[in-house]
Amino acid sequence: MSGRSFSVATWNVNSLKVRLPHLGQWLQSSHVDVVALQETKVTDADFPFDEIRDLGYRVVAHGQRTYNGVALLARSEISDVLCGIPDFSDEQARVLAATVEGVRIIDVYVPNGQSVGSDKYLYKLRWLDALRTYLTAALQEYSKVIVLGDFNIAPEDRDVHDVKAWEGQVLVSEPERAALAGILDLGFIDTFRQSSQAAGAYSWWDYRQGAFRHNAGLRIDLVLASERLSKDLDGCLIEREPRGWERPSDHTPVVASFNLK
DNA sequence: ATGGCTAACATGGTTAGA
Repeated sequence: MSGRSFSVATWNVNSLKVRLPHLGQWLQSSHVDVVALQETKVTDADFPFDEIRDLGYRVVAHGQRTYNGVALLARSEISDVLCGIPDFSDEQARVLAATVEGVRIIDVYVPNGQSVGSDKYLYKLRWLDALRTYLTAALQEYSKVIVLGDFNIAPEDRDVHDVKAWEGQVLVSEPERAALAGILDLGFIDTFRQSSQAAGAYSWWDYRQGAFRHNAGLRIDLVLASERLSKDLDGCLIEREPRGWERPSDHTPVVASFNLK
């Protein structure tokens, strides 16, 4: 018996003001049900709510000036909105959760970490520990949970274009990967890896030195699904096209499709 | 080769991203 189709996307837009036309063009063809944005870099007061409603989406935002900022777009009703990580004091707007069609959606913009051993790296590891605690509670409250966003961690060597160059560096270092593994161990599936074992499938390419042309990238944008939901997974696709458009984000959208039973 | 791009803030050059 066939269920209800439900598609969810993540996209680090690296400034929503600059990328609003890209978002509009992409949504016209993709028609996804839910979009989680990161690095909107816009305050809630300046957020383009009307423009996004005109694209056919309801929207909630958790933003700040200049840096960070997350938003959730959905074709249907958005409820039980929660900003940030509970019991974790953070001035940076990086997490936004809401329920759509009975699915708990948690949009995350994991800190970059700058360089291994730096203060920002230690903040990243503390932050990931707090996220793990949050997701433990979320799984107790909800069975259908999707955690998606810019994780700023390449899970495995096959998610890295040049393993020698990146080995031990931020985004690839062992403590970061262990923190991600600790989150997956709670009962989440990396939806891309459930549907593809391919190497060389990336979601981010540096702006410099023709990295996209050479496919010199990393897979750091992930859609994780709780075990209950992963049973309904149709597939996960990295949509490369928007990365090749004029004035692109350095990240490209990643879409997971479900057939909800 | 600690450069290379891009965006914000500002209006030149710094900070940050990944």
